[in-house]
Amino acid sequence: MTAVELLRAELTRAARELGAPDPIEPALDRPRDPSFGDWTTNLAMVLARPLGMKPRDLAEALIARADLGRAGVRVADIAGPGFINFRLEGAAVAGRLVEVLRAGAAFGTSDAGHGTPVVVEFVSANPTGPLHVGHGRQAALGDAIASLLGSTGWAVSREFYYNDAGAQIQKLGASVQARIVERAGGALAIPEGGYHGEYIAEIAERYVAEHPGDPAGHEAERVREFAVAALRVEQDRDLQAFGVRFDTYYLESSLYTDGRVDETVTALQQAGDTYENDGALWLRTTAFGDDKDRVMRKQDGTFTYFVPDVAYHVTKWRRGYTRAINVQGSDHHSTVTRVRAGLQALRIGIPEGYPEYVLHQLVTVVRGGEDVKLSKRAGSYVTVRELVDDVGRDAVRYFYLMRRADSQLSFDVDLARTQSEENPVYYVQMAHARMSGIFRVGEVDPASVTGVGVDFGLLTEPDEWELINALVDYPTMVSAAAVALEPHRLTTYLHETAELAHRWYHRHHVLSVEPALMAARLTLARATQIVLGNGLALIGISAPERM
RNA sequence: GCGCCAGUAGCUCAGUUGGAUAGAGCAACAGCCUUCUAAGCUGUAGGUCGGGGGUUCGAUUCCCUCCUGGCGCGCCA
Repeated sequence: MTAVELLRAELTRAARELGAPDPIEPALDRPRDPSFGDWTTNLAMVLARPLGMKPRDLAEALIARADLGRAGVRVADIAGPGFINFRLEGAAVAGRLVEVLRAGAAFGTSDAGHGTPVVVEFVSANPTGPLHVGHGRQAALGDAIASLLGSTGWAVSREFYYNDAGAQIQKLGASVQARIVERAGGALAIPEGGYHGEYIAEIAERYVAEHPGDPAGHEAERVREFAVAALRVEQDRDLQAFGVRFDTYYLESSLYTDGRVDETVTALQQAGDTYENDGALWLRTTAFGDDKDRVMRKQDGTFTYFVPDVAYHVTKWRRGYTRAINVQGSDHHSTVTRVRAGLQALRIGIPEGYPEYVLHQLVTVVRGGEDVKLSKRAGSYVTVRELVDDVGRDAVRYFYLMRRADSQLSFDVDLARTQSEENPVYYVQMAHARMSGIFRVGEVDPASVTGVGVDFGLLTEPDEWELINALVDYPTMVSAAAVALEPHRLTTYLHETAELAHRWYHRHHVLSVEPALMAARLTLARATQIVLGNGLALIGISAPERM
């Protein structure tokens, strides 16, 4: 048992002896100010009312009854309105570095998920244009969430859903066709709601070059397929540049060709919550929390987009994913209720909260002090590729993950470019590089540092204790971030820990001190290197040995 | 009008599920390189946590209400 666990047990026993009603679960937190101690509890304040005592008196009684020495507590004192602060023995704090060294790359992982299959769907852009900065945020978020789940014991699959069917694709084809005709000297208007971007003209040019038999673009279907294929290739390149890989790609068109859309409609009709009205087929989604019923099959006989959406999520369930997470822009949030309602209406045992959603607020791009309009159809946007080329993959990823998903993100391209050298990501990477530098200069193999035979009592500097506490808290932070599906906790943690590492590095030397202390500090340098490296790897950012 | 998400330092944003004197980066100002990388460290300044009520030992955090901004509210995706 670690010191914290022993401490919690002792406090529980003491509280029970004082007559506190079960359940007693003393909260042990890190104090806001590290000088207060290693751990703090508000137990005396929580129990003051039920026990009819003043918080500070109760705190004294708790301290007197608990066997704090057994938990490695050196000092316990009462502060403020009734906090009890604990300072542990040096060896109890620093000795935990051994856990980090022993686990190495596995430090911070757990089996909380018990190998349960979970599918994380993200990006899922229509193949109607290159990936823009909003997709970039999804790519960073989705990939990091998948990594978090993977490192906490879930069997994760990253999935990309291509909306390669429907009206938007028709318009894409027609748009390209219009450009082809234009090149041939004719005139054909780009359809209402079509695509005007430069890339449309480029695709038209390539089509003509590769299809000499159809210089005027008469073969509409072939043009459309060519455009979709071309854009998928482009999107794949963008994702590759960003370092994101998917395990599976699911095509919306396949839902039609293999009959799953029809099956789903039939199943919904049989389940009983559908009705016909005005020549359309409706689903009674209001029975499942929606504010109005939704059309499934339009008057013209085609399906609304939400039908294949439901069919698609049925496949996730059927493929064994008892948990599904969708990362989407908040502009799609109206689909949440609808898709869930459709799945519930099938009555096939899918849980109510299936799938889970991580909705992120939109990304605005600022360039030259002004907002850049992100409109695919007007042909003006900033792509992920541009961003990555400008400031680098690591920086882009880090920037995307610095903020909570549900806070708006304004990406100042100029700032990201000009300040690339003072980018926060370099701060974290530099801390890792500095730890690596110690081993390089000292000609010590990091892998040889095991902590065996080290006198951890020699690590007595407050700077060292703060750093050690941060390092051993890493697994707790990862677990919490995974449960909350909040990768931004990682960047926050990494920055804080890097700050402690820089300070320690600056104030205390490792290689120029007596051998016993050097051995102890090498374990700290090694543990820091491991934790920063593991954290960066988790969010897909490199951890350089030198910079 | 209804729903979702936000409002914290000049700017961009954190705030460990209700705790102590609210933090970081950038921007501003003042210092620190003969020692493992100055892509670093130290210090100063900067706040009615959108406003107002409520819940309790205690609220940036929970509840109510108003204000402001973003996004939704199609037989578009």
